[in-house]
Amino acid sequence: MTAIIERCEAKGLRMTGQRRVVAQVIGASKDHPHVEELYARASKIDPKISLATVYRTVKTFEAEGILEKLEFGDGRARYEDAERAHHDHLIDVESGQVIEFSDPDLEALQVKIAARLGYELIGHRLELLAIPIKQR
Amino acid sequence: MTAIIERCEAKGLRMTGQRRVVAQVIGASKDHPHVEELYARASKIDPKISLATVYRTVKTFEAEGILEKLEFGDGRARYEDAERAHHDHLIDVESGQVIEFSDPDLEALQVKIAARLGYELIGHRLELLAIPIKQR
DNA sequence: TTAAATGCAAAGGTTTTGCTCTGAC
DNA sequence: GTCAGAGCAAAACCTTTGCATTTAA
Repeated sequence: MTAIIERCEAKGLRMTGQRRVVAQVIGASKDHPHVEELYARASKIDPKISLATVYRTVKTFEAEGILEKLEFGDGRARYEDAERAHHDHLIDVESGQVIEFSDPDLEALQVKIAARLGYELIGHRLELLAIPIKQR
Repeated sequence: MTAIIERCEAKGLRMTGQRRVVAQVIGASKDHPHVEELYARASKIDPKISLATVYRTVKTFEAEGILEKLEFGDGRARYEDAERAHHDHLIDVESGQVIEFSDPDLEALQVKIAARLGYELIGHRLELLAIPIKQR
């Protein structure tokens, strides 16, 4: 598990103060903040950072494969560390809580399905929508 | 497989001319048109229909469970018949082509995973991103 | 030094909304 | 006849962009 900043340097990205802040904020996030939220968190570290820079930074990082873009259906993009992104999401539709999981059988099955259709799998997006099982 | 219009009536929705047109257009679509495209197709049938009405209609239909909202990551919502939506999508990232598939094992596995996390599955969204296997 | 990145504000694209008028029931 | 729905244009969102200024390498 390499830090985001290290991967940026390895890719030869110019490491500005703002990019370090965005990298740090995403690295420290255990949830799935959208861009405005990243901006809010980044602003606490660097009050001068602009929203446009946050947008440009996540886009650059995504293009380099350092971050992954998620869409949960609310019209706002969310980003997460691509190294941490090797999992899927279960969305609790009652509370909005997002639970991460990963399942090797599921991964394997997806590869198999793609192959059956004549394709090589290079990625996937999966969200399970669910409600908590009530205990009694 | 019931027609969209019939399901609207069964839900007690007021069936205006515009809603019939939108229902007809979606029912006849075998691809995954976004709203602007639905509007274009609907306009051929009813040149007076407005974009706002198309937006309001798909939103209403979605709220009734008649349509399902899809997001393929381009920032535009797409809608498809919920009865036909019992499948997933494989996106050919080279051509942008979207292939529909469904796999009972996959469905079963998802139910199992949700249960393991303490949830009851009520829906899912899955997109496989893939490239064609080159033949020689 | 110098090309690349930032900040700001303005523009872009998609989706929603206020208000008046129309039409389905 | 009524009230939900339609049309229009304006507004609201999220995101991108042009340009002058700053900064990493």
